[in-house]
Amino acid sequence: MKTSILDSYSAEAAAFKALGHPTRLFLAHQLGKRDTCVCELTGMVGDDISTVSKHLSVLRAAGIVDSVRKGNQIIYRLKLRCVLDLSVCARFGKGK
Amino acid sequence: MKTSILDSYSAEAAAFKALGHPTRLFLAHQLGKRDTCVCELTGMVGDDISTVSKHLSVLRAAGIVDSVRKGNQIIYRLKLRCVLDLSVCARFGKGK
DNA sequence: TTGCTATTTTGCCAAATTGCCAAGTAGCTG
DNA sequence: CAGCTACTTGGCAATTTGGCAAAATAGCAA
Repeated sequence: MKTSILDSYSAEAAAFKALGHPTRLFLAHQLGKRDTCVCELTGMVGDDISTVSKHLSVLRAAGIVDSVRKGNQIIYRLKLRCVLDLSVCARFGKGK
Repeated sequence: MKTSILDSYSAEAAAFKALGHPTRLFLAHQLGKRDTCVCELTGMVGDDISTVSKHLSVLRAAGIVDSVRKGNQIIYRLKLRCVLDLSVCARFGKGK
């Protein structure tokens, strides 16, 4: 692939890629409702906590969420709020 | 992962996943400007034509583009136009 | 300190993705 | 028909991803 394309689209593609997994998309939506600790998210998702933690770190690396420590738990927060709007297109846009 | 999450978010995640590659994101943007044949897209991307064709088929499977035959070439077209709007969020939203 | 809870990191392995090449398919032209 | 162009598909190796379990890290409380 040409370097110029890589340069122009990599960062943006990384954000889409991070949302391109059902669990991570769910996590983003859930965090859109309220800030939540990993333990609670783990309960909702049903995967091993290490797996959920890894998904969250992918979302954080993409700049979609961030986190703060509160006592002995880490509270995640949806940083890129417009992700919630994107879904409308991706979900209902098919066929249009 | 819980089946309910899989059911609710898989289709939408698949669309994001399809856009989660620099080349495919570029292709979607390019097709947003005008309908284009594979040969021309190949020239822009710089990958083997088979690679570009495969990327396009991923986009088509996700419902993002479609195609029509015109003589001996295949013209691709951006079907899910709102993809162009998504990018604004993904590109400029970082840090907000 | 020890123990407990919450989270991340590491190791491991199966599965998926990426990209090239070669082969196959489809339409045009002579 | 043969030969050409345009595109897709199959196969392969290299790389990445996804998920679990175990080990490591961090903070709280006794």
